[in-house]
Amino acid sequence: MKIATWNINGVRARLEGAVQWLRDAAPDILCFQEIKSEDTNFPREAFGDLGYNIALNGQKGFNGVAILSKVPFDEVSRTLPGDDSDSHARFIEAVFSVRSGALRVASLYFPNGNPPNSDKFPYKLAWMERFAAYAKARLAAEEMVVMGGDYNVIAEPEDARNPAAWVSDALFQPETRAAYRRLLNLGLTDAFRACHGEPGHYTFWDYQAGAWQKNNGILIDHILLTPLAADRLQTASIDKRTRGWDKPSDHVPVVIELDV
DNA sequence: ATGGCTGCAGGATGCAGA
Repeated sequence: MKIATWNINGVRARLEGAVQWLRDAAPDILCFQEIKSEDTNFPREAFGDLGYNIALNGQKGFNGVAILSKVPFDEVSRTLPGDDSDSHARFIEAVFSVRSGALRVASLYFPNGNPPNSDKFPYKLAWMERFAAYAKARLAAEEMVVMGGDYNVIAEPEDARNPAAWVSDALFQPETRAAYRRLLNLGLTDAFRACHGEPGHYTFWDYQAGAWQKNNGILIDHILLTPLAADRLQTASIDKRTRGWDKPSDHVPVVIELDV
């Protein structure tokens, strides 16, 4: 089974490219982030025509996550526990029936947190801690879980072409990196890093200053796996092609194959 | 570079992104 995550940066503005990529890559399940659409504005037909079921947690103007799946949804939840006052649409998860049992897939849009001296930064760290609590519960339940998303963390210096340029950025603060390490240390596996240890792999290139042309990228989109999922990991890859297309998202898809 | 693009809401420009 092929599972992908992609921060699409506005699903309506990227519809043509998104459909083209889905036709070509044909994932069984896709996690979208930053759809920047309310549920009523989401272009359901274009994806339904490709055979996808759609589960949405949309929001007006910004944020918004979705799961597209060729497999029917057994359950869908849109709430990350821990803060009833959080109005941002950053979380959706679904449960699927697969040959080997129940598979849970979450689509995650972690807060950016910039600038670090604003209240956006503690919100980012708090969201990461809420997510760690969620992950801990799923691990304790020994579930097979795929956590795909834009984690908005530069975990290591080799995850940036030019790490010095990010030292003042929320994505590369010591507190941010520590929170991400705590998450991994709960017992999650970064699927891409499990398959590719070397530096120079990125998932985001800024629109500004020719970042793509200079390969001035960062690796911030990840698929994390619980042990039951990691045991079934076959391949992981980053599909850089989309960044060179017309009107691209600034993020590219990350894709894994699971033998489930 | 002093954020140098981009999407969105709304109907000009500000917010958000990373």
